[in-house]
Amino acid sequence: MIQITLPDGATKQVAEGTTPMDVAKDISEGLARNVISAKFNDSVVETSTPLQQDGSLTLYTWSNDEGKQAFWHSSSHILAQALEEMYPGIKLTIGPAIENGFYYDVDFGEHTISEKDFPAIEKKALEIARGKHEFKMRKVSKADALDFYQKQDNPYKVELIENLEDGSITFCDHSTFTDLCRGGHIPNTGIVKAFKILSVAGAYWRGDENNKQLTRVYGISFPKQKELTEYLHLLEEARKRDHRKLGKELGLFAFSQTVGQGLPLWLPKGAELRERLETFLKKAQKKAGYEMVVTPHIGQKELYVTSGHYAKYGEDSFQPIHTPKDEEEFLLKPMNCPHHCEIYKVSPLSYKDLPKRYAEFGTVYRYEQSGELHGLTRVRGFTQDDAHIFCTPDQLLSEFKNVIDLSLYVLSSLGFDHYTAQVSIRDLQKPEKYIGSTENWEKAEKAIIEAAEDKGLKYTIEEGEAAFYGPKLDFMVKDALGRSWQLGTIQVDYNLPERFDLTYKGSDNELHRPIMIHRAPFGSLERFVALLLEHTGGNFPLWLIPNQAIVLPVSEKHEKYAQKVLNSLENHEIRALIDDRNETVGKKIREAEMQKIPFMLIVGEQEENSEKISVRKHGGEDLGPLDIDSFSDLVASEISGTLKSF
RNA sequence: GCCGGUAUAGCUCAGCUGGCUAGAGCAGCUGAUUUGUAAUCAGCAGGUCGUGGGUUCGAGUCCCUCUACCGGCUCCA
Repeated sequence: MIQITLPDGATKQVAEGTTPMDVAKDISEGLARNVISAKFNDSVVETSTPLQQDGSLTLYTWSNDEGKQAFWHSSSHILAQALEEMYPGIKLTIGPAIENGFYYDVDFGEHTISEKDFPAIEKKALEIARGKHEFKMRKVSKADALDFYQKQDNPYKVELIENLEDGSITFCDHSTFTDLCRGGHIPNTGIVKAFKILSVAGAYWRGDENNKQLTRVYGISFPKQKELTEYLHLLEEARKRDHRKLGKELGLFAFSQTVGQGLPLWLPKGAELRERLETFLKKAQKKAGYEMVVTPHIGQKELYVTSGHYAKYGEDSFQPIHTPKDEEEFLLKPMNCPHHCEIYKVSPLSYKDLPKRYAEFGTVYRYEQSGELHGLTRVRGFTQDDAHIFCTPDQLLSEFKNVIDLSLYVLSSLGFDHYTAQVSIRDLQKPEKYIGSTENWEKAEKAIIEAAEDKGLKYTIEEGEAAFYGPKLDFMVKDALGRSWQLGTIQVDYNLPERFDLTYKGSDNELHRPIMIHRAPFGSLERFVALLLEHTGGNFPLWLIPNQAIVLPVSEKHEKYAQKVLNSLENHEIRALIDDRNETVGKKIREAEMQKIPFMLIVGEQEENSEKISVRKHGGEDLGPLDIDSFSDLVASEISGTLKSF
């Protein structure tokens, strides 16, 4: 007999060789029907794995993330079988589950595959699924495993097996299909009821761009058709909120092939929006003790040699600008920090002067790889809401915490309520990727974690995600559709102060090295606006939106009154415009709806006589006739609901 | 940068296997209409079919080059 401990602490005495499924059946029939995966002593096991020793067991269903992973992993086996049957001779490589679904990387050899082939693959996969084939794990010797894949002439699997220890190698069989696999499957293929191929794309073998490029087939599957339908709806909703589409529809920004790739043009409404975001942050920063500075868009190459950026990115950047003078070279600035370091050096400072907080909306240029450009989220010219804080070691923790407060203020003012922090530290295995002393790295990492703890942030630690000069804390923000975005970065840097030989006079009359904090709550205005568009679907917070209201005269006869209303709104500092085109009210409303203007103010004979406006909210809610003062109060209270002062 | 896909009017899209002067809706302009909560009606105008080359009697349609965009990979100071 062995003893099994369940998550609630309950224990069970069962015979050796009992499977997780047996345990589930023992608990309840309903649970047994839903159990699709299990974990035994911290390792994922099959529901059919015989348990041989005492241990703790967790059972997973579709509603657990772990259950979904097993479900999708198993689905990738089904996909592989379908592909192998349809395209004989293809070479399978790896096929894991991912956050939403799964993929399989395949060397298709002579075959090509495109969207047109998806329905046939889905049909085949479902056919296999309906066979209710059990997933069965078996141990194989390294020699047998190699032999199996050498016979198939599959160098990828051979390479994978060569890196595995003999005795630890397992295959998984279902139906007529066999794959190298460490396990973690659902009981049988029949549980997969809906199957969708989402896309195909290129992917390098083992993620290395020097390797052969394989074809990655993305798919997703569900235990119910209804869930697939819902998921496809979500994708559809995401498409509707695509910031590139909304940016065009709302007239915020554009790109021009002639100006250049990745160089956004801000249209009047977009520029106004940006300006409002800047004003908002400047106001908060002023209260937080920041000082605005302005620096040029270029700097001598030497500046970036000093900072270390030239060595790291010089080759892959916009190349130096030459002047009539020989050997004079300038770079478009790819970041603002070196300029701010030079500002720090303008006059000698003492510990009494610190911290210094220099802020700038600094436009920078980075030559991103062409294939990496994407709408406003990844561009070649963008404006950072940058600031650099220079402080003493004593001040580091409190300064870092102040920055966290400011970042959280920004998030809450813009309607981002779901976020976690991500602390990015160096990869200890790859010291060559980083500059600066180990001691300073340790201090910086410790300070960030301490600040996150003190602030009670929920955080994760990501190894190897740090910048090359220091660790950082980013906010991982969830948007309205549940997608995660990295936003608002705070970085601790001991290196630039060293490279620029920044000093301050301490109370001991000795020179000391300040610590630098880089921070940008928005990240960049481009990226932030993109995220805000996708989060709000274009329905920006009322304080931010370009036009808060539109006055719609019912006919030409009411234009004069409409104009009067507009003037009055202006006096109340409400941003409004008037639609006095010769169109029906229905049409004007339709277009105002599509432009996502929050309030439509209809004025006709009744309103003119009663000195009121009829208010329709975006979306259709009719607030009825109001006088301008009460409308103004309504706007003001809605704004103060989201926009608090810092 | 790499793999795959796409490019037709300001916008969204039709244009089958190559065949006469390239279509629609919206937007625009002109006129009628004076409108009450998501599209009033009529007329007009608008395109070197992304670029450059090639195949062909004939190319929006087939092939190649380049550019941009899209989906990924790699990258992200």
